[in-house]
Amino acid sequence: MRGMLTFQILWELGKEPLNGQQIADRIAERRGTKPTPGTIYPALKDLEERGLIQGEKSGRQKVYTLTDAGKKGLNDSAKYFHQAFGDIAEECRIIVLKTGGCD
Amino acid sequence: MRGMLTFQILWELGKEPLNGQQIADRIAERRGTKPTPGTIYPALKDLEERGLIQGEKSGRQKVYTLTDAGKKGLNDSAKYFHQAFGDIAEECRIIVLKTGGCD
DNA sequence: TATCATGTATTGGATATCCGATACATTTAA
DNA sequence: TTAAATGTATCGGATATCCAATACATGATA
Repeated sequence: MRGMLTFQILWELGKEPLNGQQIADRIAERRGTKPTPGTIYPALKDLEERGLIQGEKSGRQKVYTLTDAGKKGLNDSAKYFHQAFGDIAEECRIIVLKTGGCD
Repeated sequence: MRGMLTFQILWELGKEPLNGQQIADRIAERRGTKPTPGTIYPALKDLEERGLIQGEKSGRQKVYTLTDAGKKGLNDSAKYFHQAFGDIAEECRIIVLKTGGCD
């Protein structure tokens, strides 16, 4: 689904400033697989060009933060996520609690 | 993100048997935009070939249901969804309740 | 019966996501 | 000082997702 990678990047940056690999690590913690540089950096570049995030070079690192536009975008995305998946998430939580089947 | 369309199709079919357009309508209710036939039918075909769903022709309709393998797949996917997005969903819910910003 | 509506199915093209490989830069450790 | 580690960045190719257009089939309505 389009927009999920973007949403996840914004989400993690909504928590704290991070560099590219830290973002990838965070996503890996959730998904079980780590996005490769070929995935992360073009996406970060795109978000930067769209003005949603900004990167500050610091030695070999580039630490990214949300811009104000990025915060707004994240907020809107959060609402969309809730609308689209809120009930699914709740039911998945229950499924996990029950460690049971799905019927 | 890969797998979301598949997951959403399985999710809706986990509720009840549906035809292609009904599935698309359900997804539209969540996302605000309805997947086109070019999106839905190849995906359904793929799921059928993978043995996760089966379609029963009935006049001009083809009603799809989950196979046992499909139910297992959905169950696994639900657990994955919870792992990857459970806390995000909870926080998005709170954001919507507060109708506030994200900081 | 003809027309319209609804549903399935495919195709071509676009695009977001993704990987692996490669290159470069900076920092850290030996 | 050299080697290793870490981080950024790009590229080419693959693939899931997606759209619009087209075609066909069936059912409902006029």
